[in-house]
Amino acid sequence: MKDVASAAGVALKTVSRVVNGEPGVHPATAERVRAAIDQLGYSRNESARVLRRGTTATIGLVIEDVADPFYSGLSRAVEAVVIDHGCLLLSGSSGEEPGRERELVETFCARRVDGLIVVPAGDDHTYLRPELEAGTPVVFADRPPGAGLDVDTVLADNAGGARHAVRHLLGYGHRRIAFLGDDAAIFTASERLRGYQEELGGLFDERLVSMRPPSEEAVRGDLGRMFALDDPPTALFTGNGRYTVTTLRALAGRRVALVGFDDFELADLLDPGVSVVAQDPAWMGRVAAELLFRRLRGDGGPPEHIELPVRLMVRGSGELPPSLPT
Amino acid sequence: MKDVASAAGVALKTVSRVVNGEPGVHPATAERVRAAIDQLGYSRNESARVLRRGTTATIGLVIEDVADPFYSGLSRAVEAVVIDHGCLLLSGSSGEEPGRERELVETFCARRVDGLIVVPAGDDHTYLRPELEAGTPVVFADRPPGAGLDVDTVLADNAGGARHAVRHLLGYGHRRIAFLGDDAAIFTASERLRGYQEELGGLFDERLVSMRPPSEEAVRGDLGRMFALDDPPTALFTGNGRYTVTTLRALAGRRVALVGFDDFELADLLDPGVSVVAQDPAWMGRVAAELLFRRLRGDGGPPEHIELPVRLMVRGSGELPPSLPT
DNA sequence: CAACCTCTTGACAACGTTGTCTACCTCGTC
DNA sequence: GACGAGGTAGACAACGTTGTCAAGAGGTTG
Repeated sequence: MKDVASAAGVALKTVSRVVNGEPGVHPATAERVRAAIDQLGYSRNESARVLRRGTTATIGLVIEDVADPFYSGLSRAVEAVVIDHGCLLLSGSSGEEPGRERELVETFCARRVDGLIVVPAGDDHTYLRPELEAGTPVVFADRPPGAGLDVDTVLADNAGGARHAVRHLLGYGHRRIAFLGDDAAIFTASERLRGYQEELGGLFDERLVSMRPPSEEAVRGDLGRMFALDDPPTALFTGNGRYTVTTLRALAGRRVALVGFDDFELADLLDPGVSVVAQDPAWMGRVAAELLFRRLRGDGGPPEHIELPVRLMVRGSGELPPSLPT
Repeated sequence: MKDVASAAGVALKTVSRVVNGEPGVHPATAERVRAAIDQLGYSRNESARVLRRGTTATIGLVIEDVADPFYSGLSRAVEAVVIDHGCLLLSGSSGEEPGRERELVETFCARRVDGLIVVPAGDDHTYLRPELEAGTPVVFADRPPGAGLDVDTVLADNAGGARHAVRHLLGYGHRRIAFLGDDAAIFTASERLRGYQEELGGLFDERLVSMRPPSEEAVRGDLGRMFALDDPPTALFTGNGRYTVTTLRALAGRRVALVGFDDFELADLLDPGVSVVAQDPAWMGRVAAELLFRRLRGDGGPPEHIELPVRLMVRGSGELPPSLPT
């Protein structure tokens, strides 16, 4: 900028004015400055600007894994809103590790992001308190913060969706419905289990519940044990997208009624089509990002807790009758 | 930091030394400083640090769309390498628009990223020349830069993969093999077309080629036209993952031999399993990121042009015999 | 012609760090 | 006791912007 100024024969401040489109610069002078800028290939140093102005026009996003379609969909939607507001997005994947989540959040804060959207991996977020008190808005998405922290949250209707799925299967005559899902320490998994259990009521049987990380062998083993029972399950409810796919693979073509939580590409092309309770990750991302920008514009209302509805997609697998598997 | 210094009763510089773990601070003093830091909840302002040091520890990544599994896989791998090097990742999706690609790159440069990984959308990258001359390393991934620019590039063996796919289908007796792919303006699409055409040789028939954005109606229409020919195709080669899925949907269960470019989840669970030429997006991301960091460490060798091999995954759809579709 | 106003421009400080240089203290050595 | 070495600490400038304030030129008004 200094070089531009001397090249154009003006003061630093005048260049600054031209770069920022501030009024009060003579058109001819502005033109001279622009010519110098072009000639020198100058581009403003944003770090200095940030230092001076105190706002970074950067949003931090912590998700679990960009490579998971649910989070990449959410990510894309957040990115779109962020760009619309003239900001940039710093993002990172926690890989479901609370330690990494915290590291990412702290690194983002050290870089003075204007706001944060977090899909938490851990359940202790007291470390966020200083940031919150410093006025950095934070929105939790997909999962709520740990105890003791009341901040903006955007969730899906996990329990309701699970209830809906179970009700659907019950409606087709199933009485033995198994649940296969992630570790109960994960909020969404335990919420879906809760919905499942509530809707089943007296039909609930803990031998039909498997909750663990979704490895194919583990799922195959648990399914084997369940099908070996005297009264085996006639239907399955899988607790998330990865689980649904893993389960389908473990079933190896065996036709069992199944409803999954989370939609996924090609669910309609399988035989039978896979019925699912679908969330809309892009919607969630958009809502979270817009809420964040509302806060950045100064909306100081009480923390909001938004719950997005989910939708049952009927495709065939959830409408199979309760015939006993071989 | 000033506050910390006065709270601990030391000079600014001493706090700086403690924060950065520099030697030459008495343990007792360091302890006092750390106590003050904890008490005040101080965290270093990275913008000021960047301004002073000139290096941002930030890498920019421009891809086409995070929500596309190919790019989200690549993204995840890049992120892992970047984090391993103690840096952060700024990322953005160009949405296949050259204008947005350029905007993103320029915004990243204004923020003084230490390096860039770009999946280009356009074919004119002369706007990058100032950055390159300023010493910012740039690695192109998946697609090469436009004419006149020779920089590090990591590509897949697009033409070779296409040849392999066509050879495979020819081996099963097919003589009428159609190509459905993206617009030829996209490098990967035209390379795959080239491989297809080379391998087909005299069997090439331009009536069996459809290149356009992958909308289901368009694909359905083109397929309809091809199947209505006197000598319709008995096999299809689809030019990328999205295309494969769209084509499968448009086929609506009709059994036609098919090999796709790009692997995708559930390809093995469809009936028949979908044979594909698989790239490894994570590998590509890792290679590109590692090359970038090698440059950042000062490797000043000539630009590298890396071509990653691809692999044919045999799953059933590519091994169907050339029976005439109904 | 004085007083005032507007338009354009520039000088300067400040943002929060870190690199450089210097100063002080203590210890060991001659 | 003088001297140098090594360990510890601080003063100060600089990074590249932008906000504040002031100053000069030129025009208008009474």
